[in-house]
This record gives sequence, structure tokens and C-alpha cells, in this order.
Amino acid sequence: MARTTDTDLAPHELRILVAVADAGGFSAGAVTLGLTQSAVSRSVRGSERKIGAVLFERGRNGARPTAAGEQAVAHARRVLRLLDVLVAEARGSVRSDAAREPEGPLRIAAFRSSALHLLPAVLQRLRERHPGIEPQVRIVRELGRGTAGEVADGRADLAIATLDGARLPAGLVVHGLFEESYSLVYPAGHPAPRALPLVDWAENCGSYTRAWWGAQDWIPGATIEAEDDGAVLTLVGGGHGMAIMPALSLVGAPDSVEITDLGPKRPTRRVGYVTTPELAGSAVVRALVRELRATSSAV
Amino acid sequence: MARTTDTDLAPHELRILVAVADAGGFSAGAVTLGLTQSAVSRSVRGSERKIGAVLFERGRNGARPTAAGEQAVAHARRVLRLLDVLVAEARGSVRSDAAREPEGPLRIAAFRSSALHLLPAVLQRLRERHPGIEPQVRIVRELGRGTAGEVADGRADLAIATLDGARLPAGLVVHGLFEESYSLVYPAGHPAPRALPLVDWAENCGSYTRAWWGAQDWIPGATIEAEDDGAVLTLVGGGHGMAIMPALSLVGAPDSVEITDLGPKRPTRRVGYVTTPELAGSAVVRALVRELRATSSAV
DNA sequence: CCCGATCCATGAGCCGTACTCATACCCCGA
DNA sequence: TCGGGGTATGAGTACGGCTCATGGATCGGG
Repeated sequence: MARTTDTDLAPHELRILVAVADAGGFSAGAVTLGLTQSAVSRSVRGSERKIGAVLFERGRNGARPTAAGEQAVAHARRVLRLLDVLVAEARGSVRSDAAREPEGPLRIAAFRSSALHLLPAVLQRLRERHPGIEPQVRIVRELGRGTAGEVADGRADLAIATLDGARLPAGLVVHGLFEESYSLVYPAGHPAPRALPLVDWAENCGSYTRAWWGAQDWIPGATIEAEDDGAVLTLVGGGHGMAIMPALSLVGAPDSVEITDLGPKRPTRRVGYVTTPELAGSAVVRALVRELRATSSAV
Repeated sequence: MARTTDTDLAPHELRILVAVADAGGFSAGAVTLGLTQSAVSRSVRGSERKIGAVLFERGRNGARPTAAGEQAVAHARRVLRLLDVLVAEARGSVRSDAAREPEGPLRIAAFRSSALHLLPAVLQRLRERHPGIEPQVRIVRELGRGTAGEVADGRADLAIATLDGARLPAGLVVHGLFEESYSLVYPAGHPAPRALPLVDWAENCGSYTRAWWGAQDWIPGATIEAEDDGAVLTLVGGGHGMAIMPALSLVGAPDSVEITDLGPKRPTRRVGYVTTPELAGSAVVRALVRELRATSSAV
């Protein structure tokens, strides 16, 4: 005798859950999937009945996941990804059992400076060795849950992240790659850089420089807030201030800025990668990690 | 415009793949699912078309998975399990946001001595703390791919395994729990135990004792092959031989045997657990691992 | 050698379900 | 009170998956 209620969620139902969560509403989710709002509404109700819990709180403007909904959506992303891997690997294993080339899309979330100054070399090596892999880099600001959050939510397969203890990506795989130092940057030839206003940007307000500043006997007179590290560098180059910036942001800095070491007690930050446990073993992620490590150890 | 070919496998299709692989044929798989052979045939063809690879070799009596089929079936089991976990955890998170009780089945593959002498204490603690979890222990001989193979193939959620480097469970999560020593066991009061025949059992032919034997200046005169470590202990207790056995197999050994340490260069083996990346983060597996570690560190 | 047994494949038809369209509902702000 | 975001729901349609029945291959035994 078959179970009276079919309890498992079909892939398209999972996709709908994810789309609704991402889009923030049934109607919006419907358009991203090319479906009708009606279909989405029915599907979500069906999923909720199967699970036995309300997954979305319907409100005036859109729908927001409940606690159970958050759970379900996060899991749904993983199931969908695992299904992709299933198909890709089974498809791949048709050619040769042992030495099979990793191939397929690889979604990378990276913070700005890593995407500009670390990833290009990595991806070039990756492309040379595994032309079948199609990396997709998305620049994500290292704010809030940061790049690791993209992985946690299933929107990326691997994140290049700064590893401060604050962000705790429970249940994710985290590995350090290298530690980089912060340096003082100021307009080339400026006689008294410390008198200049400090140029900072949102992502840099982390725990790294706080402690260092606390130990200094001088504080900057004024502070300028810039959009990102690139803008900071431009401002400093234009003579509008000085900044404390990590090495990655200073790769390829123009001649108009001068960089000086901050001495043995300078602030540092660790850069590493974050991925999900189930992807850590997949061929594509393994290939990328190998190149990441190789490139990073050369830095 | 929708994708012209629907590429994802529905749960029932995955279940059919698993059933066919388990039953060894389309017809046999059909009866285990309560379906028609016709339905199974169509479904498998559909899955093969979606994946783009032949998954089963149809033969005279039954069907056997191809290389791609093995891959697909192992993945299918894992996807199905992950779907179960999705539903269970989302259902569980309906009661309270923070303190949510893990619940649901938890399939454990363990080798004999660990199931007899390690797991009972672990499962008792687990039951006390998480009464909603339903552990199912299956004893698997540590031969071939061993208990870890059960996890790799999706037939168990967690394996208690001996961690010799030989078995390489690529893509799985492996953690050590403790290291245990081998001891010499012989009939109590026997004057010359080394003159007795060596009693051994199939699973013990691992790499652990090999090296040690090579360094010894004596070799046993005869060897008796027993079914498992329990039988070995009985034979030794009956005065029919002596044996080299790991500590777990010697828990609760009868008074009729005497155990002596083999000195500082005695052989040892590592015992640990193996699980899949996607389950490593699930509440049920996490709960079990916690008790495993707690119990093991007390050993 | 043919016969039956035992597999899988395939054609025809039924039925559930997942979609669309259209409409109803609900709540808020102007 | 009405309009404009949202979601829910009724009616009708299309497709996919199921069963039944049959066909085709392959082997072992009288």
C-alpha cells in the first residue's frame, strides 16, 4: 500500500521556494521563473502541506520566509545543487572512469580586491588546466554576512572571504589561504601624511584595524568615507587623504601614492575561502581550491 | 521561454533508480516499489535521456548499473536522504526557533566490535538527550569498502570505521575519535601462550598487525581462521589458541582469557567516523557526533 | 529444435497534477 | 471610498506518468 500523502518535494517545487525567498514575494518569484503567480501560490501551498509547516508569512507587500521556511529554502538550494552535481558527474563519468575532467559552472563570490587582484591569476591557471570549468565571479561586499553568506544561502559555490572570527558560518567549510598586512598609503612625496584626513570605506570598518588604532598615540583629524577600496586609492592618489589598506587593495597601486610599512605590530587580516561541505568534495571546487592554494602560496 | 528539455530528476525517478540497482532488475525493482515493470522501464529511459548517459546495462537476467549508473545511484540515495532531512528539519523548526530538537531516523553503519562495545553507551546518551532521534545500527564487516562504503553509497548516514589509509573515501567527511592498542590474548593461566596457534578473523587482516608481526622474532606455529572477533575470543577462552586483538574487541572479555600488553611498540589502529558532507551539518548527525566524541574521550 | 520462462521495450488509453486565465479577496494609503 | 499593491481560488487545458496488453530478445531444457 502506497503512502497516502506524497511527502517529497519535486525539484521544481524547491526552485519555486528558492525563487520566492529570493524575490521576496509570490508574484515577483513567479516572474523570475517565468510562471504565473497562481502557479507559485499553489506550489508553495503544496510544499507547505507536504512539509507540514507554514514556510512563508504572506504580507501586504510580498512574502517572507518563516523560521521553517528559512531552513527549507537553505536546504532546497543544497538539494538542487546536489542534483546538478549528480547529473554533471554521471554525465562526465560516461567518458572515462578514472581521469575525468571537471566541468560545468562554478559560482564564486569574492570581495572586491580579491576579485581584482587575486582571482585573475587563479582563474587563468584554472582555465589552462581545466578548460571545461566555467567560473562565474560575483563581487559581493564584505558587509553583513559577507561573501560567506552567499555560500551559506546557496547562491555561490565558493567564497573568497576575510576570516575574522565575528562572522560564524556554522556548518561551512573554511580554510585560510594567506595573511596580509595593512600598510599606510599617502600621496607620494607628502611631507606630513598623518596630518591628512583618513580615507576609509564601509567594508574596512572591521575588527582588524580597530585594535591597532587603539594602540596608536595619534588619531586622524578627519575621516572621509569612500565607496570602496578603489575609490580610496584614487582619493589618496589625488592628495585628498591617507589610508590604512590591506595588501590586496594595493596591488598595482599608481605611482601617485606612497606605501609604507606599519612596522611589526601592524594590523593584518586573514584571507581564505569558504564553501559548503557537500561541494568541498566536488571536482570543480577541488580544482579551484588547488589553484587558489598554489597562487596564494606564491604571494 | 522555458528550457526545452527538463533536466532535473524528480524524487520518484531517483527512487526508481535506487530500487532498480538494489533489486538488480527493472521487473524486480518495480515490485519493490509497487509499480509496473512498464513504468520503471519508461522512467529509467527518461532519466537516462535527461542525464545523457546509459545508466543500466540491460542483460539477460536483470539490469546492472554502468559506471555512470553507479555514480547516479549513489548520488540519488544521498539526494533522497537530504530531502528527508529537509522535511524533517523544517518540520522540527516549526515549534521553536532556537532550541529545536533533532528528530527522525539516523542510519549508522558500524563494524562489529564498535557496535557491541562503543555504540551502546553512545546511543544511550543520545536517547537521553534527543529522544526524537531514531538510530538504526547496521553491522557491516570492515572488508572491501567497509562501513565507509555504506556512507559513500548512501545506504548509511554515518559510519564507525577503522581509519587505515588504504580505504580512501574521496569526498566524504572523516574524523578520528581515538586510537586503540592491540593486546595479546590467551587462555588464562596458560604457561606458554606463544606456542598456541594464532586465532585470527577476516577483518583483522588489515595493515595494522602486519608491520608488527614483521618486527617480531617469533611467528605462530599454526593459524586458525574464525568468523569474527567474538568467535576468536570464545576460541581463545576455550584454550584453543591465542590472538592479537584491539581493545574494543576485548571489552568485557571473560575471565577465562588473560590479556597482556604488547609493550611500547604494540600495533594500534585509529577508529573514527565517516559521514557525507551534506549530512555533516544536519542536526541528527551533529547530535550523534557530539555524543561519539564525548564517549570516546572518556575511553 | 522448438517451447516456455524471464527478462526489457513499446503502443494505447486513463488520470492526476501542474500550468494558465480570470476573478475574488485582503489590506493599506491617498 | 476607491485604487493598487499583494495572495487565494475556480475553471479549463495539456502533459507526464501510470496501467494493461503486447511484442521482441535471449537463454535453458525436454
